[in-house]
Amino acid sequence: MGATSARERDDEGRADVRWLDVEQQWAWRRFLEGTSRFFEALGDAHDQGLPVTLGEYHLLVQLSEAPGRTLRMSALADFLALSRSRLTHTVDRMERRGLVVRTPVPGDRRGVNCVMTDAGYAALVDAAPGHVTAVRRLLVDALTPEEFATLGRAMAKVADAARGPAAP
Amino acid sequence: MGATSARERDDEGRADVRWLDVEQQWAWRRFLEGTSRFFEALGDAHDQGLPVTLGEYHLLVQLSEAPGRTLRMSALADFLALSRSRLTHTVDRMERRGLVVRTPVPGDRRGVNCVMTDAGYAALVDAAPGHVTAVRRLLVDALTPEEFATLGRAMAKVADAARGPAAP
DNA sequence: TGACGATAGTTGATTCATCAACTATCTTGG
DNA sequence: CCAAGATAGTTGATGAATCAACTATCGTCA
Repeated sequence: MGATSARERDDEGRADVRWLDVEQQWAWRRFLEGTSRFFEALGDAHDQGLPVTLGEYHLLVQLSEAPGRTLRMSALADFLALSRSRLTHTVDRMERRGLVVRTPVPGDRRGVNCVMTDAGYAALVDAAPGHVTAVRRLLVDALTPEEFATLGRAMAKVADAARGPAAP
Repeated sequence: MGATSARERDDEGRADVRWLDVEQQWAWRRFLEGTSRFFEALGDAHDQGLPVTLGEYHLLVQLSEAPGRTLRMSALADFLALSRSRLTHTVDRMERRGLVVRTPVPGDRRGVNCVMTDAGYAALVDAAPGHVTAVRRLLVDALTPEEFATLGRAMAKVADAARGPAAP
């Protein structure tokens, strides 16, 4: 039977659901399995000798590209698609390890800037080669250039769909 | 500068890393952002009135398709790309709520079967329409049929790459 | 047969994520 | 000016994921 499969009817109400056909279901499951295994493998690659988790790494990347290696908490949360609370906790941990520091935002006394330290930058430089190598092996080089480009375009659309719930 | 970007050199060793070019990097970041936002949004849709999490839902789907609505723990872990430990904990929680039960495996006294109860099946039937609708809105209908099909094929390759670390 | 290594699954400690509640500042309409 | 509401960020409790260590059974090869 199965859920997401055509014909899940029994007798329940909801006759109006458009179930997935066999091919759609195949693609959907590959998507699920692929993302799951990919992130697991990428995380493993990071644990291999790197002292930053995958999430911390992405945070450092964002900071490294910002002017002054500095970004407001809210901007950071936005770029990383993280909840504010989660970012607070993550930055707590990284601050304890000296990878970032918090400073007040000049104009706005509610705001907090997150600034990458030299130690943070060093950690990023340290982790980058292994990271890129893993991303290549697991994703980029596993696909044809066309497939990878389509993947990028498709996921951009998906991000939009997830961001804006409804816009008539 | 950034990590995963071309030219991350400073002076470090590791001259041999093949960095991503601008387009590759764009695609890679869209992939990251898209998956992150997609799973967050899908999880939210599940919290809207459904008493099973996304992970539990997928577990029930697998069971619903197995003969006797029964699967060994190890097979289930495999299908769902879950660690054994995580599966144990998840099944613990679901068993407490009566969605599944554990039974011994006939031939092998090490083994444990996970069996879906009627309540588990009812929960699945209950959650399915909302689930499929969300998957459609956030993924399937957000893409062209070609894009979605390519996404499926691509992620199948990615899953393979992540499963087999190296096979000459 | 019986010792050894592999396989199956669990446990509990630690780490991490999530959620609701909270403080503080900022903005805007009256 | 100032009250109401929006924004920014934190906190702490709860629940879930991870990791290493552990028990038990199985398979096999000497």
